[in-house]
Amino acid sequence: MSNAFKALSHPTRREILNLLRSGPKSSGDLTDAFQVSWPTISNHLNILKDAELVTADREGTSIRYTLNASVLEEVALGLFDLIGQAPSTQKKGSKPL
Amino acid sequence: MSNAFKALSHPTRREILNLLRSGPKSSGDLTDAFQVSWPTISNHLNILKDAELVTADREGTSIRYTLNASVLEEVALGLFDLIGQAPSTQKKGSKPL
DNA sequence: ACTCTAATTAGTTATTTCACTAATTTAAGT
DNA sequence: ACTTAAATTAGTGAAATAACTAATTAGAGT
Repeated sequence: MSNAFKALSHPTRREILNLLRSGPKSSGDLTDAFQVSWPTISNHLNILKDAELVTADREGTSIRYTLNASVLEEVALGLFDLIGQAPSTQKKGSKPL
Repeated sequence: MSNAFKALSHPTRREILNLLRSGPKSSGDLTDAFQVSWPTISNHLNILKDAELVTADREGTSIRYTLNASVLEEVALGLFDLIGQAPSTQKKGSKPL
């Protein structure tokens, strides 16, 4: 879980998560969206999987990667915790120590 | 702002932010809380400052670092956006591509 | 069993990051 | 002006990260 921050620190991995919002995708599908090689994407997916930000399951000949929203939510809530206030109570002001 | 994720990716820096919740502190104060050297903490503080997660102002002979809650909040909201749902009430953005 | 396609693993290299010690800066107090 | 205290900057080395190419694995269809 603490690994999640590290996993999120790379722009490509954040973009992968963003792309997965529209549904599960294979590493091949995802590779098309970037300029980097297939193995590089595979490596990023492994890091995301280790951080439990995505899940992977075989679907016939390919592997589908699915966004794990609950872990992402945990991380976000952890950040709100860090500033000591509830998420949607106020928006931009954010004063309390 | 995208730098914020990188800044958050190191445990020491997250702990620094956590310590700043109780109020502004100097780099000397913060160094006492860790096993690493003063310059190393100073370096972490610089990274946090670049990411605008903290602000720094001179207070006499020392410099006080203060948590910047609003940027932290932005990052957290960005994560919720990534999973396409608002924290408690429905927020905005976040459509399935 | 053989082959084609999809994807991962292995191994390597360049770059970035993290921590240290030493030296320098900045401001206060005398 | 000089000294002391607080903190940063500079420079260096070790370790981690991110990318590549090449080789390997796994399953589906014939």
